[in-house]
Amino acid sequence: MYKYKKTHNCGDLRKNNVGEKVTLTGWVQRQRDLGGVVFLTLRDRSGIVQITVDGDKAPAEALANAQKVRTEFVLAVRGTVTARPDDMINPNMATGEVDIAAEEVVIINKAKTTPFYIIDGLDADENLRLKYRYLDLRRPEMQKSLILRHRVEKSMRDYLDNEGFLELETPILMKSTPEGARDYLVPSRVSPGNFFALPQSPQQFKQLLMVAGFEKYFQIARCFRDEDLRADRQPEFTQLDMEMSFVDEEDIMTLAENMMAHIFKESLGVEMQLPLVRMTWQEAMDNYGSDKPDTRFAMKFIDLSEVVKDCGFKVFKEAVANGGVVKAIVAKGASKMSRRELDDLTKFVNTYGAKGLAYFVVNEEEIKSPVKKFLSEEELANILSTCGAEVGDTVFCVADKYKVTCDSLGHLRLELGKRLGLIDEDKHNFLWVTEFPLLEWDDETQRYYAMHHPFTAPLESDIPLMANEPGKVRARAYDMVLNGVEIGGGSIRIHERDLQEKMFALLNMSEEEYTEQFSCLLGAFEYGAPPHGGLAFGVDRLVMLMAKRDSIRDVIAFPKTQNATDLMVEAPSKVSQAQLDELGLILNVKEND
RNA sequence: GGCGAAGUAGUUCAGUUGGUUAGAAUGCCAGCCUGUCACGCUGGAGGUCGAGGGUUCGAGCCCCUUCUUCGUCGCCA
Repeated sequence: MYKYKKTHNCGDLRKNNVGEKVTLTGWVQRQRDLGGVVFLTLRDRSGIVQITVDGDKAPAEALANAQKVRTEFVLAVRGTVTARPDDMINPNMATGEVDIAAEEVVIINKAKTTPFYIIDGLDADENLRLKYRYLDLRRPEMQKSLILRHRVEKSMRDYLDNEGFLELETPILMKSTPEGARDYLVPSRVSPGNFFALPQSPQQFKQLLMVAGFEKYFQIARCFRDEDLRADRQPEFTQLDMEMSFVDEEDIMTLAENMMAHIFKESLGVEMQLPLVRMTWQEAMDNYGSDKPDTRFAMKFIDLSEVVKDCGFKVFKEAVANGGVVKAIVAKGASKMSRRELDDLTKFVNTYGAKGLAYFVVNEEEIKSPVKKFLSEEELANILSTCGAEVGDTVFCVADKYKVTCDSLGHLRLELGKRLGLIDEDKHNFLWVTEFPLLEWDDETQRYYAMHHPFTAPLESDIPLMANEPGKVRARAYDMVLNGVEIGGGSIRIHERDLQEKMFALLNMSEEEYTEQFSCLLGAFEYGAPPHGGLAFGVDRLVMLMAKRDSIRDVIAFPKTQNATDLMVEAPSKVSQAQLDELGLILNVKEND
């Protein structure tokens, strides 16, 4: 056994350990040398405890070593747990009631001065944090986040195992499919000129596992998408991927919400209210302008289209006449906003495609609005009463195509919620969004795209619409939303070849194209595919929300930068000419000189 | 690809209208100190102002280019 095997965790020591002989190992948080006595705080992943090396009581060697100690040195300490006198208890430390009276201090390894402090609440440059990620991860809050991640994943496994699910692995090297996100490609040495793709999700494989008869599958799967990054998007991310046979939406949603309740109970001690609230996609868009509404605050949309369709303000009138909508939100008590803030909000909605933002500031003495002059007294009064606006409120309106109005006003709603402090950060508001449209029209390419993915089954009752009004077909798809973040989504899948081919045809794919890309799945459907469906949860996002962090980078041990690089190991990197030759690759890269 | 923010000591930052030798805090190093807990006291070292170019008698500051990080739009079935 290692000769300095620890007997206790630093952070676990309490008053009831007093008198015990302990061996501790860890990193020095701080050293305070008072001359004849040295205080050290020693940290391991459990927490921090104070070591006292008293010149009168400890051996001379222990004191001498303690005086040599610097921040982040690795130590082994042998000593006795002692109680602190009442007036020396440190209430800011979990271990603040005890002290370790050291008899032996061993410097196991030295450390250079770290490029940033190993403390919580660090505001260091991300460059540095990522380059020295192994030091960043020493910080207690980072350790806490990754420990939480472990607990979440363990409770997922425990729950699903108990429900009869099998954890099965699927390939990381698979076939590229141009539909959807950009693939990460891996050249094949054995088949020069051919490429594997890294999976965007194990979607087809899990469906094939259902055809194979496994009935209940899950996997905590790494997925890859070569798209631009965000605070909540990394090129490689982790999904809890699940699939079940002989089920409908109810079975899956019930299982998923029970599992989520189990995870929250086990990992955070939080009790969830079940069943979760459900909302159709249409309701979510109409009321919140988002398919992942944050319901921690209200500020629902008010549709003014009917009220303003004949009004004097041309922008409103024409938006409705052109098939668009006019929608409003009421920001309670926002009338104190400065002109500058209001201008900022106008710019804010511009980024989402809205051409303008009309607002009505309701003061005691008058209504302030840049569009007031276009409206009659009656029209103005009508708008405000429809909105239920009161003195002190500001009404914001967007008039545009349905999608633009929803998108811009939906984001404005969130922004106002933040600025006005309407969001209770301690709430966990879950809900299901159901009945998503099956297809989404793209103006640019003049074709439909699958909103979820092309294997999603349409609602039985809507199948007749596929021929003439495909845009109106609703899908048997559902997303789980937590505090305005999509944490999971899934669907009942198509399990019949005919329907799947019809779907591919709607996506503008020729028989040749879909056979080339999906012949395996289509073939499998001819050998007795069971009805099946499932869903996938974004583990990174879920843990991020549970840990109350703003970026998934904070719950991923070794994340990538916005340019999809790893600053610590310096990846990606150039490869040798020999490697390229072996793969039959010739580079054609514009160098910056 | 677009828009925005940041880059000055190991770290976090300040730096006025372009003007002497670029500052503070903290950390680091040395010495002193027996009850600290962000220990204290004394002293010291520490700078490619992200990089390159330009304007100017003179640039941390103005202009151009570029690199890096972050946020965001597009993108992410």
